Amino acid sequence: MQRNDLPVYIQVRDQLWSLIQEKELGSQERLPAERELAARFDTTRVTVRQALGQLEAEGKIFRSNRRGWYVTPQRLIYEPSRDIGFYNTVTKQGFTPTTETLSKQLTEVPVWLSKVSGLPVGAPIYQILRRRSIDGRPVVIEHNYINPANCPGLLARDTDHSIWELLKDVYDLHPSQREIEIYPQALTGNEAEQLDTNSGSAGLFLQRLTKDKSGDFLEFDHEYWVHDALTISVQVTE
Amino acid sequence: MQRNDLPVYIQVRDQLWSLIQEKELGSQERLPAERELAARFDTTRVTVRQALGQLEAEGKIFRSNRRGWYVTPQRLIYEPSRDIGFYNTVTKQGFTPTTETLSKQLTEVPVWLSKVSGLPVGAPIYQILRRRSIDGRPVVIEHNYINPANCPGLLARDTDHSIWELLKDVYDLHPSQREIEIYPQALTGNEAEQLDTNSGSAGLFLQRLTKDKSGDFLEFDHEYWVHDALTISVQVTE
DNA sequence: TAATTATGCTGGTCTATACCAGGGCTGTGA
DNA sequence: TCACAGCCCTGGTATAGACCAGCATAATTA
Repeated sequence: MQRNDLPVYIQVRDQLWSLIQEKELGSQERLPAERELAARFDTTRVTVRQALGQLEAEGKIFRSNRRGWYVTPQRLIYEPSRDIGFYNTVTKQGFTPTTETLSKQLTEVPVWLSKVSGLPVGAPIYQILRRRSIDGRPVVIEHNYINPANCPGLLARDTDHSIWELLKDVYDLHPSQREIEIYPQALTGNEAEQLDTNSGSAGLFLQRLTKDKSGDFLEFDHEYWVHDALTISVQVTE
Repeated sequence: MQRNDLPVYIQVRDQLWSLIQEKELGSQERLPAERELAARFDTTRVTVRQALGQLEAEGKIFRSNRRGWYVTPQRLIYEPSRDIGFYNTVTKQGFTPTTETLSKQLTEVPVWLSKVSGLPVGAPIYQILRRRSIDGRPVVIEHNYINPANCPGLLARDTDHSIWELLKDVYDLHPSQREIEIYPQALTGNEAEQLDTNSGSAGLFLQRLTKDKSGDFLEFDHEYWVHDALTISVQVTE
């Protein structure tokens, strides 16, 4: 390649994107193999991978570990101000949610959690680790920390669905205040692996502290999202 | 290298990070050159760059185009619910903001803007393009669209500082409703160039529609942030 | 003295190749 | 029929080089 003044990988990126649109590859459809693309664009796999990396960073394609590259589906819209839970959010936007509980246990409040929750260090706490998917694609790893005092026996119940429905319907708990922090951060180690992507993939980190009307701690969670799955929408009126 | 079972670039990543912490490299300090690191870790520049890319994705280091790699400063906290403008936000958190106006012009409302603002297509609109920095590091490219009907002569004024102070103090305009959308997206083309980074760098896209008490359009903007400069903080009470 | 030019350094792009590791299919044998 | 072994294909990691482009500074020139 190398015709005009643009770098090859930028040209390949753009042609690749045209290719995807011409072929009308839809959500979650697979791209040709890297070696095939390298041949087609008469360049190296290294350069093709650089082009693929660009489209990945732009959120147009994503990879599934050692299986191939796929077209990214539409983003889910998340409104922190009307938090209705993963299941409802996904369903209302016409997608199909699934949840897998990777682990759940009764453990002790570590120092950092004590600071944000106000619970004493060493107090019992439920810890639930779940992977949630949209239309079969894993999009977020959730670490939930819940006060067992409010919901004894929670772990014995089915945590493959909405925990908030459980807390509301079974334990009569009602979230009232939330403090949410969001920032972009790479997925690494376990989270990357569990999301079927590789270390260093762009991600979005979200943490949420939930309290009830009287300001008592209800729940805390850490969420690691793939970067291309979410749009955050905030409405503010002064 | 290649001692234990971890990939070399992961090992290099971790050692590099240790190196940074041992040497106590502070905010915005420069790392050794890639070639030197390759020699030090007895590997290739390609692999070193992969390790650097990991730390970059994690928001620990950033690059300044063809100048080198630097340690990332602390994130700025942005609270959409108490939007006090770039200058005030940065100053209150102990950093030093700077703003450069890259271009400003009177133009016509394009179709997409008409849709979100309610202004008729082709109506006059001020368009201001600015680059804003924290402690000398460019962190965001802002595209502002402002209705000239509300603030005639705005472009003749100094736009290197807070526009909202101008609108408030000079034109007596008061924002009341905001609709904000935020999602991770790569920086490409102009934005990447103007932020002194390269195409495909992770970024955070933010768009904001501002209206007054009566729901009339005041301002619209697109912001392209470098991914490691911002934490979004939302407080919600039901 | 001030503007200009040369130079050496930096990261940015690219080739060509090799081998590894895991996913998934297929054929075989219990 | 079904579990499993083997194989092929995928992307993932890594080497060793080469040259390009832009930045900073030192040397040079007007």
